[in-house]
Formats: sequence, C-alpha cells, structure tokens
Amino acid sequence: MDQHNQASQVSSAPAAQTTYNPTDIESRWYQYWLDNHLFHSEPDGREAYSIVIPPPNVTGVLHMGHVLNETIQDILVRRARLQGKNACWVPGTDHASIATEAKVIKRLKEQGINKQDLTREEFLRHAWAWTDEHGGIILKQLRRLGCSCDWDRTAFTLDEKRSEQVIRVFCDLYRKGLIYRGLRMVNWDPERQTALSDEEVIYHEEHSHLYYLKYRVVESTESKVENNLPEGSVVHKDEQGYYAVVATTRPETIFGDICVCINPKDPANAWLKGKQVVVPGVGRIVPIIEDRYVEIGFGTGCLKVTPAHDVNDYALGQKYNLRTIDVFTADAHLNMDTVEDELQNNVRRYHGMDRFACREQIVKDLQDKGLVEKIEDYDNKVGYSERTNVPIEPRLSLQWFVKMQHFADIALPPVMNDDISFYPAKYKNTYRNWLENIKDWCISRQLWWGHRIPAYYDADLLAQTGLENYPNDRIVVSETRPEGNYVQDEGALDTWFSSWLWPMSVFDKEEDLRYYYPTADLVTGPDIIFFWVARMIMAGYEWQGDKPFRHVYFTGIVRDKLGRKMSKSLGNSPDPLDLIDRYGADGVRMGILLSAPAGNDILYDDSLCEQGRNFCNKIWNCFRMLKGLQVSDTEAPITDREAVTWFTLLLAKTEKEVDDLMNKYRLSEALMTIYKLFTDEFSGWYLEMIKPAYGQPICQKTLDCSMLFFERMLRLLHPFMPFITEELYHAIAPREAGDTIMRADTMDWDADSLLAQDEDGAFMARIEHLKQVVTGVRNIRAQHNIAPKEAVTLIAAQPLSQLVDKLAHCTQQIGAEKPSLAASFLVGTDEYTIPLANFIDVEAERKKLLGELAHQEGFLRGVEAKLNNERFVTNAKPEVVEMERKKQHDANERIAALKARLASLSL
RNA sequence: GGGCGCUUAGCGCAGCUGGUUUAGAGCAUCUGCCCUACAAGCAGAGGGUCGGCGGUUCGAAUCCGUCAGCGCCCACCA
Repeated sequence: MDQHNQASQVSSAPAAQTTYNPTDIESRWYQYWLDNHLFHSEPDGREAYSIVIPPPNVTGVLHMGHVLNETIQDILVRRARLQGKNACWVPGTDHASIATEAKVIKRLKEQGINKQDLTREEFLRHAWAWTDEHGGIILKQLRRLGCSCDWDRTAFTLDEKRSEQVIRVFCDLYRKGLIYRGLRMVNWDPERQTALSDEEVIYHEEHSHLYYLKYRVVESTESKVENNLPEGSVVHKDEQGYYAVVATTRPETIFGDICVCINPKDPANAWLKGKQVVVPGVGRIVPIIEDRYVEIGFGTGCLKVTPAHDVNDYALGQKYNLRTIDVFTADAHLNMDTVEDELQNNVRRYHGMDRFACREQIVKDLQDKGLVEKIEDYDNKVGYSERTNVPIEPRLSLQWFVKMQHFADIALPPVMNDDISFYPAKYKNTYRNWLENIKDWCISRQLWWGHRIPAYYDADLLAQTGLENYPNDRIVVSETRPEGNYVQDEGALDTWFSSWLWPMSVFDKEEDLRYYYPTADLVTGPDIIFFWVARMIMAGYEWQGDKPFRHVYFTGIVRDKLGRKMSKSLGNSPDPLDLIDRYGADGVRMGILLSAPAGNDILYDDSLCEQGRNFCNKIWNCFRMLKGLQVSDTEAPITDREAVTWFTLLLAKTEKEVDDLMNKYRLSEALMTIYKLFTDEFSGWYLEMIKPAYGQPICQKTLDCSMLFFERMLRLLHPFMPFITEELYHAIAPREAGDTIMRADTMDWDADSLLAQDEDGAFMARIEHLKQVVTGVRNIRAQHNIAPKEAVTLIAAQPLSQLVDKLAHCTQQIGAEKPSLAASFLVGTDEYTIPLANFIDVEAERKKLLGELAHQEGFLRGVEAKLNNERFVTNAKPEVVEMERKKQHDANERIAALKARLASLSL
C-alpha cells in the first residue's frame, strides 16, 4: 500500500481515544517525510545550516548515549529548518578499525578460522561481508528516533571517497614534513597486537605490590666496600655478602635489566658507585649508573633500568646509549630468545609464559633463593587499552607519527578567542591544557581493517636492510602505487586519522563543500575532545583554511538513576527501541532531554519518558477538546476576547523566550518553557477561559484563534517532538500533498508588534491578578471543603473581569459589607472576601490570618531595618530605595487589612 | 603532583555582571476531586536560608579568602 496515502488517512480525523498512541503514527510520518524528500538538502540561495553526525561505529547498536546526542542534533536541525535555513544533517558511520576488527576476528574464530591463517585480502573480504551484513543497523535505528538526516548523503569513513581524501592528506603531510616514521616507545595493545596513541590508553588506579629485590654486588668489587663507606650509607649485607635493593612493580621485566641507576647525590647509595651488580634470577652482571632522574628516598633509591619495557628507562637508555633487550612477544608472553646465550639456562623456564603468570613465578623463585627483601602493598596507575581493556605494554617499535606542534599552534587560538565556541565554556581549559602539552600522534596501527598506509619500500633494498634499517629517504609515499617492484607498508591508519577530516570529507562535491562548510554545530561528548574535536579543528584549518564548525555542544554522560555509567555488564542500560515502543519516540526524546543541560551528566530514569508520554497525551487531549466543540456564528463574548488577547501576548512573549534559550543552547529549559506554556497556561487557564457552558457552542472567531495558538505551539514544539506535532498539524486542517509542519513559511506573525500593543504590561498584569484571585477562591474552597459546583459570593472593592466568575464559579459583589463569618485573602494589597456563614471554622481562619500577619510583620521589619539605615538610604541607588518604600507601604496596607479581618472575626 | 568544575527543597537542576515584596520551576510527597479534553488527569498544599567558617559592602545564594566533601581532565616517581 502507498505509505503516503496511509499518512493522509491518519491525519484526516482525530482518533476518538483519550490516549495518544504513537506507534503507527510515528512510522507513517517518518515514511511520509522520506517519500517527500523533506530531509534532503541541496545548495541554494538560502542560508546554510549543516551538522555532521559524530559517526557511530558501523557495527554498533543504538544506546542511550546516542539517543541523547542524536536527539539534540535533530532538535537543532529541525529548528534551523523552521527558521527558513537550508538545513542539512549528514549521517554516516565510522569503520572503527580496532573495534570492528576485533568483532570480525571473534566471528571468524567462532567459525573456526584464525586471522593468522588468512591473507590480508581474505580477511578484508570477511570484514566487508560483516560490515555489509551488520553495518548500518544503527542508522536504521536513528529513524525510529525521528532523526531528520539527509540519508542521500550517508557516508562511511572507509568508503571510496573518504579513502581517497585520507590518503591524499597523508601524502600531503608527508611532503610537508609533518609525518615521519620512527622507532619509538609506544603503547602496545598485546590483545590486538597493535600500537595505540596516547589518547587510547586509560589509566586505572590499582592495588598492587612493590617488590624489593636483592641485586648482589659482584665479588670482585666487594672488597672495597668495607674500607670506604661514605657518611649516611645504607648498606645491605647478609650471610652471602653485599647487595643493593631495587624496588619494582614489574619483576617480570627483570630479564631486560641493563643496569641499576642511583642518584649521584644520594648518600644512602653512594657506596654503590662504580660497582657492578647481578640481576637476580637472571645472572646478568650490570653496572650501577648515576642519574638525577632517580628520586632520592623513593623506595630504596635504586632503580632497575629496563630500556625495552618502560618509557623512562628508554629515555635513560637513549641518554647513556644502553642496549635494549626486549623480553616480550607481541602478545606479551615472555620471549627468552633475546637473552644472552650464556644466561639461557637461568631463564629458559620462563619462555612462553604470560607476563602476569611470569610475575608470580619469578617472585616465587626469587623468594626461594632468598633474593626478595620484602613485598609491600602499593597503589599505582596501570594503563589499559581503551578498546580491548587489557593492560598496555610499553613497547619499542617502528611506527608512523604526525608532528603535532604545528597543529597545536593553529588550533588553539580560534577556541580561546571564541571563534569556535564551546558549550559549556569550561572545556576551553581542558582543550588548552592538552594543546599546550601536545605530543606527536602515533597514527599507524598493526591492523588490516582501515586505510592502508600509502608508503612503499623498494623490494630489493628492503630485502637487504630489513624494515628497521630501511633508509627513510628511500621510502616512497604516494597516492598511487609506484611503478616497479615495491612493497607497501603493512600498517593501517588510526581511525581518527580519517575522522578528523569528517566535516569536510562528507561533502563530495566542491560546490557542496563551499556551501555547507564550516558546519554550524557539533554535538558530541567531552570524552572525545582530544580524539576528535581538537583534531577536526586542526584539520579544518590545515586543509580548508577555516574552522570545521562554529559551536560545539558537549553533552553529558547518560547514567542510571543511581549515577552509575550505563554498561552492558551492569545491565542498567535500557534498550532505546524498547523505550520507543513503550513511550513513543516523542516521549523518549522529551524524557532524555528534560534533565540534560549542556555538560551535565543525566541520570536517566523511565519516569522521565513517562513524563514525555504524558505530555503527548495532554497535547492530544487539548486537540480533542478543541476539535470536539460545536461552533456558532455569534459575536464572541467579552471574556473570549480577553482570553484571546491575553494568550496572544503570552504566546508571543514565550516564543521569544524559547528562541532566546535555544540561541544559548539551553535546550532543556526551552522545552520546559514550552511544556509549561502548554500545560499550565494553555490547558489550565486558556481553555478553561474559552470553554463554553455545557452543551453550548463556541463562536467561530474564538475557535479560529485557539486553533492558531495551538498550531503555533505545535510549531514551537516540533523540533523536540516531531511526530505528534506533524500528526496534529495535519489534523487541524486538510493540507496540500507534501505539506509539513517542518516547512518554514507557515504562519508568520510579528511578535514584537503584538507585544508592543501592551507595552506597559498593564493588560497582562490585569490577567495575572485575575488568575491570582481565582486561585485565592479555589484555595478557600479547598480549605473549607466547598465543592467546585457550589457557587460562592466574592466581595471585592473593584469589579473584575467576568472571567473570574467563570473560572472560580463565583458571583462578584462590589463594595459589599464584609460579614464577620467569612474567609478572605489578599492579592497584592487588594482584599477579597467570601462569606461563609455555614462553613467557616473561626479558629482555623483566625490561625491562618495570624500566620499571615506574622509573616507580613516580619517582612515589614526587614524592610524598615533597611530604610532606617541612613547608609542604605544615602548609598543605594534611588530606584532601589524607592522599591523598599513601596514594599513598606504595601506591607502596612496588608497588615491593616489583616488586623481588620481579625477584629471582625472576633465579634 | 598539577588544572578545572561542582556543593541551592526528598531527587536531578535554574538563579550567581550583588538590591525586583524575606530563594524559582520540574519530578516526587501530602490533601481533596472520576466536573462531559485528559485519573498518563484536575484543584490545592507542605518543603530549602542557598556545604562550613571568615571577609568586602548600606546590602551576598550571587564578589574575595579559607576549610571540607564530590566529580572530571592531565602528569614518566620505579
């Protein structure tokens, strides 16, 4: 069946049911939007508004974090569309090399296939098959949420267009001298067996141990010890002789120890100067060296130096030209083949052990030999791979790097001077901090799923030199494979090396790039400020000469009710699709947004979606009420005209407020403002004002105005709740084919000139006063148990609008005598009285009045304390003093009225 | 070890270029209501002195200092 027709049918008649059922409505309208290409954008004469989606992992599924993020983007895009801008939201996915490669490997394993047994080409075929099969599910899921992406522009970070640009950028940087290949100590993920960037390492505090190991002093040098002990020496000796004590958290790296280092100024260890010691359990004889890097007083002041397995030790190694002995395999098992032949007998038993198993074993063995002085509990930070969550291993390897200082220099100023503005602004500090301490970016990965590094080695030369010693100036870096016998670099590029081009790479055509770039807003989490945000800014200036986006909106983290991060293992993360089934997409969108100001974590709870669903229901019923009214051609009563004028002003004012809040990215507050307008003002007050008596018709004019208000409120709400607003927009009146609430040119009115009609606010003030009187009457009804249907008399000094009589179900008596048996209340300084002969509880009334009197007198004392203070009267601004005088006057009037009431009550 | 941010009703928040009737909404709570748009609702109510202390000021939730607690980011003390 034709989906378009279905949608039209839905809108032709409001359903009779009293609750809103979103399911069918949402899927039909989404199809309608697609069928009419309402999300598609092409460059034209209008102002452009563009957003690029933070591309989710191609094989990912929708979680609550996405719901928050994508809802915000959709709100911004839909609002821009309503403002008449040419809005374009580009969707897409990320190839997420590490994560996806891991998934593919896991799947192959389930099929009994090992990655090692496949060629690169075979593996990639499997990976693409997997991507085609499972990829892009998340984009489908975004449709359920209502996301108005321009699906024709869907991009993928590993598709042909994107690849071209990534390779071009790599080559460009290489030619500019900003990319180099080098042997460095990098963060190694032994699980995935690849290098990582510094940003991909997450440090966790851990309870571990500090092992104090005995490094025996070599006998030939021992004799001198006794004769020459400097002041303050701390000498260790047991029945077998002298030894140094070295503290380490990683005894399994001991096989790679090259020397022991002390601080030259450390008196405790000065006796070790010039000595040699034996690496325990290994038997290697190593020198004591001296360097001020070692901190006196930490541990024993003796540091074992393992240049192949520690960043600092590597630095020392460079400084003193020490050799490296790498004792780990790529998957972090012990490799004893690198240890000297003559020591093999000592260490052979550890060969092939896992690094942590080896730690236990070597400690045990050393304890047996009496070579462990002591073991202390110790808390230290251990780096974990962000993706595989295994402890990373510092590893010396040949990798490709981007020189970052140049990029830091171009990316810092625009953020600091707000050319690119951050919401909330506090992240500017974080950003600056990172850029001011920038380090080179390791971009090569030992993975297959990704952009292959376009570097080529002469096959013959490579055979002679090997990769490590291949001369850098003979590397060919090129967009295309060079002619001849060349071998391409095996590495792939860090995923972020393609992501950082996203805001420009998604626009295929030059014309599009010119029109849509820079994009308007970026919506993302602060956790990828370094990974992505900063690097996009760098890339934007480097290749487009301009910022990639004008504003960055940082969302918070979605947590559960107890403040815990949502995770699969905790099982505290609801399935968004399930929530949409239960509450409707509009309900879920409102739920997630309500308590999510920029940068604040949100504590998700189903009750928030319930509130969203309930709001939909309220809107739905407002419409049912209006649509169900009988109409007449009679003149509108004065009360209708007052109500219409009031609501016109209120709506115009609220629209401006909402607009202002949106400009400040205060989306939650904007939604709350609309919510209150709809619920309190429109449903609670306005509809009650114009509602005809039972069985009576409403006049056409009033109904028309009311429908106009309703439509304008729908439009105001549309960015937040697209489905119900579209549904009711079509239910209000028949629309042309393809018409939509998201189109810009509906119902323009000039809010400013409307508001100018009540410039001094007198009319609005009158209605607000009137509402307070109604509330006062209702209050007395509640206190005295007077049923709503029972009419009461209201004694007032001045006549009020008939709206009061209608809303409070009362009859006004102007200036009438106030009986002593009555209840009264004050609005401002005006007193209102309701005779209550049959109902009044005199004591309760007196108590209430006395309470009010005490409050007013306390207030008056505060005001008078100020006014009696000469320094206040002379120093404060005149208008402030005047305000206090007014307060004093009003308080006195109210006190007088309360006293009079109390007196008459006592009669 | 540095840097940043937060601490306001039961909960999550707004207010913070000092003064607008002795602090504001939402949710939750309590009371009363199935009144013909809505019980996924209506009407009404209670509840904070603004983390502690000190200072500046005629006046501070709002500015300054300090202490405490919480959170985030960065950092090569084994």
